[in-house]
Amino acid sequence: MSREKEITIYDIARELDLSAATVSRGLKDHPAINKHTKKKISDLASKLGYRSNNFASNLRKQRTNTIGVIVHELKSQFITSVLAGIEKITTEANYDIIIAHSSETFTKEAANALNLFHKRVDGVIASLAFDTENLSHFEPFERKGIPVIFFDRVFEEREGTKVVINNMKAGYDATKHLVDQGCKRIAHITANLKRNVYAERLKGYQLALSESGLKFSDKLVVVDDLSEEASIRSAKKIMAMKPMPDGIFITNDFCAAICIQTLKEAGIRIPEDIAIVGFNNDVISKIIEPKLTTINYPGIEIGEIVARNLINHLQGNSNIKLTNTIIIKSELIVRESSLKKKK
Amino acid sequence: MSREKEITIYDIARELDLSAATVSRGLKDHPAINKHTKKKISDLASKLGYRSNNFASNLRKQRTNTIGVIVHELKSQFITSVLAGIEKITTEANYDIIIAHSSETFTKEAANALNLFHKRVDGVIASLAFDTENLSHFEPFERKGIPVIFFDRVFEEREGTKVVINNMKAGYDATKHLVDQGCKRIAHITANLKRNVYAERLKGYQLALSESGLKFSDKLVVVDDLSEEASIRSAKKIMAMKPMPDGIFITNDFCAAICIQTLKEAGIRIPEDIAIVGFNNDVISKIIEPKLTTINYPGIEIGEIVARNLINHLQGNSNIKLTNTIIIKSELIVRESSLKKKK
DNA sequence: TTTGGAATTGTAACCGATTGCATAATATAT
DNA sequence: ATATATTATGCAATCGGTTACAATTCCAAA
Repeated sequence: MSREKEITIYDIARELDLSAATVSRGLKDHPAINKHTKKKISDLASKLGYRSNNFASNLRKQRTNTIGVIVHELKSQFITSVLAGIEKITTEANYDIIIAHSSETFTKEAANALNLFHKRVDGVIASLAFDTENLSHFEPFERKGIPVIFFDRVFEEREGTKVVINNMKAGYDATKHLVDQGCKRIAHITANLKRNVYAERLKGYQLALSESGLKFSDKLVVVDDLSEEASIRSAKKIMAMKPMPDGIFITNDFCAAICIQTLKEAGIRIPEDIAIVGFNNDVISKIIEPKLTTINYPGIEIGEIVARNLINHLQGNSNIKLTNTIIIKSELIVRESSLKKKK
Repeated sequence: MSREKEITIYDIARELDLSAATVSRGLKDHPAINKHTKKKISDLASKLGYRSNNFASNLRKQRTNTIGVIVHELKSQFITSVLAGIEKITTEANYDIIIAHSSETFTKEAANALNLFHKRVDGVIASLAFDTENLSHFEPFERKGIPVIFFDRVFEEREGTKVVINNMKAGYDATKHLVDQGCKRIAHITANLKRNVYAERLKGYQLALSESGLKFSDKLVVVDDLSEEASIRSAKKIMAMKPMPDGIFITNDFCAAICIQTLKEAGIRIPEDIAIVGFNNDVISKIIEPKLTTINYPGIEIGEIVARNLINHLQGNSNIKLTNTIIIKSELIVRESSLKKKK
């Protein structure tokens, strides 16, 4: 309980018979300060255990060097990869990040946005929740000129910078691959179609079907959330279909893994009876048996690109307002879960 | 670029012909302020889009209402569960958290600690990196009377509050279970033995062996990190042992999953040839085939307990210094990967 | 009408770093 | 020796909210 007194630049100034201004500049390596003086200042600072007071500094400078990150979920390998990418870039540039997650609900997302707004972050990076239907909770940022970049879950039609993959193409590739493997009746397990990523993947799925002369049917599309329970439900729905599909494009690897498990427990063979393609290239896709064919969604790169763009904008090296959409490459990774035709 | 002017309590005060002090108190729901006045203040505040300036407030109050969290890795289901638990409690208590991860290196851990120190967090929650051998980087907190609580990876012998499970007992239970299944030659795959968790689990393993009349041998203990590559290496080492073990206690589920996969690819049957027990009860343990017997390590509860203790201390409701170690219950979950004797 | 006390509101000094604008000190050129 | 740069430092206001203490208002009891 006997706390040390907090050292300020005034303490250092007094002891060295300098002004606080000089100490402040000295600590910041300001060019106007004599090298010798600087040395004395920083020596004494570390001797006394000085630590700069960010609050005073931020208050005066009116910026925080902090970026807010809003994600829909933490328990996702994709998201933690993105965060790792963001963190790498931001720490290099000496920015801090505040991570907030919405647990896939709009209400929490809005609360998080408000919180970050009150924290006065210099910029925001966000991926939307399942049920977010408008961006009104980001308006305060807009009004103050605080940049917001979206990734993954975005509103494609809206103004603003976004970093995404071509989800339609990815959906197309996944489905086309199943067609190429000889599947004639391809189901699709996905999530809330209000979210661009799922809507776009569905479009790609439809396109691949129609291009291949297979007809699309609502009945083959299963929409649920992507939890463990939902995945089991979805797998059961697939099994209940008559006739049963011979291929499934599932919009998430974890969900695909649970489905595979559920189907196998029911005696269905993967890929012989049903071929499966997942999405994300999570670690799990290499552990499930058979190994999962999937779409590689490069989280780290996305995180790095998002963060780099935001920071360049904040530092005035570029203007985000001029960039609308950045599209990252994604590609199909073929593994055993979809290989009906052995090579 | 046309930023709105920032509203302050002075703007509100001027417009209502009050003093800034009254506005400040009004916004804080201070009992001395007239109800009617409060209403006027908060109405105008929201009309003008006022947001309180935390920096000014923190600067004056000399506290931040922020807790720093240092973890060794984000890509771990256990850690994200702990974070979820921490977040639940801290948000309820109106504290913010800053999450920093060390990627298992001491250097980054020390840098993170310093950073949090400069951020003036009110308290710290930490789990140590693989190679951390002393706690000198936490001394600045101690000198300032800032509480630090450790969980999972701790120094057991040292003073200070820690929240852990009984790793020795868990190691004992895991190993004893293998013995009970008839294993006679039980290997152990683990990580850096400088870390308490691994050292304790090893002790439990040794105890179970000696109690059962099996002799312990260095040769049966494989130490590596817990990455995918390391896990494959470890599995290969197991296969190279002559004679091959008939049971393995692996200190991490992800590692166990990779090992199972590697062993199976080499034609080894689990559990018939080798029975396996993992650790953590990650999602992966239910997806790998065969499903993994493991030790349940309840992340959310740990996070909640750690956070609750810290906050109680910060709010003066209890004194952390009086508590040394809190032990959380953990238990064996039996699944197929270890069942040599079908019941 | 006076008065003690409760209920409200105000005054002003903080908290600590930053920075535009002097000023002082030193070096260089004429 | 004097004028002109150049270099180094100081002054003082500023950022916006908080809070100890003082001041005022209001009301009921005497």
